[in-house]
Amino acid sequence: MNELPSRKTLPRLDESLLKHLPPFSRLERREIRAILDQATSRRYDVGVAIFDEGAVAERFFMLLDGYVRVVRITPTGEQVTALHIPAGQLLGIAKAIGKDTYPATAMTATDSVVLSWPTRLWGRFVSEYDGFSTETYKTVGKRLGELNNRIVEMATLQVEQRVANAVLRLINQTGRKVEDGIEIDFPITRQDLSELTATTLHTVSRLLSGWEKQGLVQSKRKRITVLDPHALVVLSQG
Amino acid sequence: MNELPSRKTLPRLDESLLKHLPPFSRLERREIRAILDQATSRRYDVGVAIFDEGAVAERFFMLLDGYVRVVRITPTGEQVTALHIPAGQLLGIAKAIGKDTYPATAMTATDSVVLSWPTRLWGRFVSEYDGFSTETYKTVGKRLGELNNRIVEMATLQVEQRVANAVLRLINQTGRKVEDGIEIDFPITRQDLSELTATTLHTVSRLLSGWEKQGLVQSKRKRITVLDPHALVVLSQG
DNA sequence: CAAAATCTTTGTCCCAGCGCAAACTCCGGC
DNA sequence: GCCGGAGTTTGCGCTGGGACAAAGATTTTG
Repeated sequence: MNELPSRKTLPRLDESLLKHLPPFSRLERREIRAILDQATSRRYDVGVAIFDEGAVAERFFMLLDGYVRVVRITPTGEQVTALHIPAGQLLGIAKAIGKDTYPATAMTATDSVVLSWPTRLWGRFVSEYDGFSTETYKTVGKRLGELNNRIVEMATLQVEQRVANAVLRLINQTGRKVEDGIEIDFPITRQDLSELTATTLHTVSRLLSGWEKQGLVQSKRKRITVLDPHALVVLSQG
Repeated sequence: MNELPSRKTLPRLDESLLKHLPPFSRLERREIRAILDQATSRRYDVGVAIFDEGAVAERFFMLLDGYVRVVRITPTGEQVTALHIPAGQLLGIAKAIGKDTYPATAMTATDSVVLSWPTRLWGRFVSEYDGFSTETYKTVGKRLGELNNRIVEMATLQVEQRVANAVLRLINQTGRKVEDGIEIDFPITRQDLSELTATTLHTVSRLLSGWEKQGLVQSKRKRITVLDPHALVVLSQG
């Protein structure tokens, strides 16, 4: 993950922050300037909630750096992770789907930097900024597709395959090349993985141990490095 | 389900068909007339595909009567049902989420009647018709929410609870009061239910038999009647 | 640097529910 | 009214992986 100035207010926001991000990429410098001037920037430590399921959606967000887990909490207190959102995507866009409250909780999976705007600006963004709404709906579509895939996965695959898939997805989205393989770019516990794959941390632990013995992965506390992605792909296919 | 003229062309489409459906409800008679004049109406027998996953999205649809299952087929040929869509909703709206192909297959769960328009009209509908896009995105949001719920459900509930939930959802969406309870308003097999709940038809059969012995439901071939919804709710809570 | 908290590993037990197999029932068609 | 196919029921054996338990390892805190 990139190094970022922590805690203290960021220096005046630079246009280049947004220029290359799809929802804004068609805009002119002047427009981006206006958007930035209305934004609030904030840094969150790992493991805190950016917003909570059910809360009134007072703001919408752009994740500038870090990763966010979208989780839902069941009546019995279990957490289920629905999605991982990488930097560069909008989140908390309840308005885009006609809701006034957030449909899930967003927790930082790493220290993260986020811009946000009051929801009342949503309508203006949609109507005034070329490409904003199109790109937004592409994001929504992508997430729909991912949820759909996870349902199919959970319905048809065994735990080992699901975990393999989850790890592969994570290294695709967030992988970083390291000396001897590809490492998941943020700290992730067995528990986290189990919440992503609908199993228990014990089972995940056993699987990772097994894979490590076979030389497919290497893992320390909160870190997973994939040494042999291809073998994992094979595993994930059943 | 209503009786409908089969196969042959329907009589001239009446404005009242659309007037009360959310995406069109804010429109004036004249606008609805124009929309109808551009629509193709078609009746589908039960069990056929309206469109297939991956196909180029040449048209989008409004389900006027019947029920549609949104299914995905895995590499190994298993079917997983992601959603049930009741009459009155749009479907095949790939354009709304920035896609050019359909993200899943839509199969009729009953004989159904569907209007459709060429995708190239999508842009015009969105820009010209007041409320159309808002309502459409609400639909998308609703589906996102449902998928989300199903993930949570599959991640945390036992099979019996999932099946109970599925049955309850179906009677909520599509239930019809009959003499001694509420019946699911379309033919549904054990197999269908198992595809909705990620289990096997055998397990579903056993569960239904059990429930029937306890007097909670009554079922014949392709028909399920819930006699004691409350008891099912209790079951579904674990 | 000791103590506490967090994360991980591993062992043992056990059962929900799947796979397989076979029989039964209902329905539509000829 | 009989036949064939689709849908359903039920029995039985097996196993993936969850539950519970406990100990180790690593990091954080005071």
